[in-house]
Amino acid sequence: MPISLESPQALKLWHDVGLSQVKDDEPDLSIRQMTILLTIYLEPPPHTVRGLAAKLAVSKPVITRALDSMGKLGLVSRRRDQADMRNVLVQRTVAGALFLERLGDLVSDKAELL
Amino acid sequence: MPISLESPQALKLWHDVGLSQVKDDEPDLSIRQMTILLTIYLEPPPHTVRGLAAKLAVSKPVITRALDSMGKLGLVSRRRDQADMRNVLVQRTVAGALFLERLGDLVSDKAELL
DNA sequence: AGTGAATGATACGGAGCCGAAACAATCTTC
DNA sequence: GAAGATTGTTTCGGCTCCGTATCATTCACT
Repeated sequence: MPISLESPQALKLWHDVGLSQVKDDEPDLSIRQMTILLTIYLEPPPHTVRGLAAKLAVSKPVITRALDSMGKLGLVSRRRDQADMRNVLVQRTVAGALFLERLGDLVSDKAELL
Repeated sequence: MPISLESPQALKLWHDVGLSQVKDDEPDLSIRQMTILLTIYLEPPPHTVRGLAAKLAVSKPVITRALDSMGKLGLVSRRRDQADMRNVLVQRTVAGALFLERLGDLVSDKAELL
């Protein structure tokens, strides 16, 4: 179902959500980190470092470091693939799911207030 | 007019827009920078450093530095207030308006594809 | 004119992220 | 089993941003 969101409304939505993010003193994820996190939670597994790097068109170290920092925040975890020990499988966590749930609600609420 | 945007759709929208941003190799603005820029273009002038700092609940140096970096990108410019030479008036630019116009269109397009 | 308030910019040390290259571990192929 | 390919990590130097404190300029008020 397509959503009708005119360009000026989209900008106001972006502003309102950004303002909420900035005012919270939670640690802001970078756009790259956020996009990686959303990819992990929205697209079907398995997710590997290489696969994420290809999907976002960034280098592998970018993924590794993003997983490091988001792992420290508990938003994501890693596991070695038992079938091929070279691969790392990125796993979802409860904290990550809650984090994104709150983000979704925030955006949804701000959209309602437009 | 309120927009009905359910939470899961909001997350997909965030993902799709983020993905476009990451894949462009234009310089990504931070969330703070983006929010400052949107505030300047969406809310009525005049905009001062102090006013922006208060509105976003951040320190003044954050604003000064964001204006420095966005000024280098041509997205914003500064002018001394002739009525009170202590104040700096933040001004919009053509490049900044085009930048946000493209952002609005991007979000609007992605919303349509939901 | 002189003192204190207000505004914005700067200095400083520290955190985080980046790109490119080199690295370690594992698999594949012969 | 040895050589090469694949995967993810680490290292290196560099750049940006941050928070706090300090500074320079301008204004307001007596």
